[in-house]
Amino acid sequence: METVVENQKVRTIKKLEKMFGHIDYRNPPELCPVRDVMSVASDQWSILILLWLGYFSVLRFNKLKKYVYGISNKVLSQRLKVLEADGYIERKAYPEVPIRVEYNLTEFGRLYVDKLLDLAEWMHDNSPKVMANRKRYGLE
Amino acid sequence: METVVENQKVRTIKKLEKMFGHIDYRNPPELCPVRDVMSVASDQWSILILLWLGYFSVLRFNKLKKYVYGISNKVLSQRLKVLEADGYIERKAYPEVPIRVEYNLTEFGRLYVDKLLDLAEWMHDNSPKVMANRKRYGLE
DNA sequence: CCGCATCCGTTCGGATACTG
DNA sequence: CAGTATCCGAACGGATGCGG
Repeated sequence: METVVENQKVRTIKKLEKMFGHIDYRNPPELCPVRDVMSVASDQWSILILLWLGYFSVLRFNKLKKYVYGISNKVLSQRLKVLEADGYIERKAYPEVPIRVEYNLTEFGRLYVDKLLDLAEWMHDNSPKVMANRKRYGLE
Repeated sequence: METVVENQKVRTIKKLEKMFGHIDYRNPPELCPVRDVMSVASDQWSILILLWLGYFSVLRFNKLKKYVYGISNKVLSQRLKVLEADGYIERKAYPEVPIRVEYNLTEFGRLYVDKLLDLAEWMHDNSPKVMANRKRYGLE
């Protein structure tokens, strides 16, 4: 049992070394692409957008706005643009009247959602624990 | 090969259903703990703090400030406080002169870093692709 | 229907100076 | 050393109205 935990630790360190070996901490953030990429991909709203697209495959602007509860026009369209630029989603506009626009994940986006989902699932399962921690901390 | 992709999709949908089954999208964000927990745990600075703590096990305030390049006093101490409250890290103060304070991951935090690392590793591996997407998008 | 433009309050976060 | 306090500019984000 102890060795399982130890092995886990070693694997963790290995991965971190792989990453940190490529990330000189003295580099300014502009020179560290991972930070940049991560800041888009781990944005709160973006995560919700991607998850809902993962669920429905195809969604139109106003449907997205409905599901990603609380998002504003401005933020939604801005995030969609960035997510499209980074290659996670695809935008298709049909020149009808009124115009119809559909969004869906790219293959790359689907891969990312898959990763993201592991994390989201973990958070979902553990959010009660975190809320409890928070409460206890507040009382001390 | 097709079936592998299909199976993948099915598993993704299953997970999303599990989550979305518990998250009524009409709920305001205040009533959705996952969003709240996620916003702390997926914060840019918090992620960097947690990863470095995963690597070094124990770090003092100023060491953290050095490794989490570019972070300010204010933001660092604020994030540390929140991460402690949520149960990811532990703070130990030794009443020496000058005072010494050490931070380390809790067991819970280590579990989270493990999840986080999968995501970070993926981003690290794929950041060149994202940067390329971005560039191409800019040219169109 | 999709989304941009504008306005404007709020929050975030960096820099600096200071204390136990 | 490990923060806190303060100031201030910058960025974020919500609401609304308009245009294609």
